[in-house]
Amino acid sequence: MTRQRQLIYNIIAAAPEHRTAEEIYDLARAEMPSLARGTVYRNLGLLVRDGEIRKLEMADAPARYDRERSPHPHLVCQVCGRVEDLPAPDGLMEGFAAARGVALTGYDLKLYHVCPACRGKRHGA
Amino acid sequence: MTRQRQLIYNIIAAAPEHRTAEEIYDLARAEMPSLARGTVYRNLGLLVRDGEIRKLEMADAPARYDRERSPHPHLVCQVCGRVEDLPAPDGLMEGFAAARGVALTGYDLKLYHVCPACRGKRHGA
DNA sequence: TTTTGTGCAAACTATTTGCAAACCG
DNA sequence: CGGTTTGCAAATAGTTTGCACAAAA
Repeated sequence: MTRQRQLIYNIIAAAPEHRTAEEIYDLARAEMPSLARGTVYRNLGLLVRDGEIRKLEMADAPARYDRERSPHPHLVCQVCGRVEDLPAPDGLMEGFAAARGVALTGYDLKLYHVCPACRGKRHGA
Repeated sequence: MTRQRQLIYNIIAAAPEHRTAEEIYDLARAEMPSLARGTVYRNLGLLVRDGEIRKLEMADAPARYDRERSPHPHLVCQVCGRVEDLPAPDGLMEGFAAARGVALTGYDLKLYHVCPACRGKRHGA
């Protein structure tokens, strides 16, 4: 594990924020200005592959990265894109697996809302 | 509604497949060779905005489009990306909304598995 | 005709990759 | 040393957009 990978991992592990690659790149460069964007993407890919972090595919927006490794739903603001972790409901996969008779390998549940901050700004068109 | 929009809509409405923009483009061009790729994307966007079809954001793959307008989970093959509709479980959103005290506007639930066809080919590394 | 939509091509965003030099063990 | 990783820059994939012309209301 190189200095740059450790740095990238630390940024993700240090806070519950679900940051984009670009945000991580900016934060990392504050500490290591020579860091290349490609290196960030490469290491994020490796960390995901090794199961150290999770990648969250967002709708019409760059992916975000989650330090929480166990599967759980996410609460996503439709306006600003902010993501919050939710506790994992028991038996979600098991229920579907039993109903369909298929073996499930994982799930991705996003619940959409408008966060208080965004609701405050405006809500009509 | 123009001929091209009607054609694009028909392709989606005609089958339960969840096709990508490129697949729709190819199918549409079989019938209207002058159709431009940009027109496909523009019309898909409009159809989604008007609630006629639904856009499915896929992990590390192009988006797919669903003729089913009402919210429901999707069963996704991790290997080939094929998507199948699942019946909507009652009270999924309501349960979370009540537990968190937030108003939810929608959800996106993907359940991952390996489809029989892909399981047949190989499964180790 | 007045608006809206199309085809084409260029632009854009997020991400990936080839390569030579730097690093790690 | 010898394989791995980096930084850089160019390449990609998917999608969006500006513009002059064509179709629809």
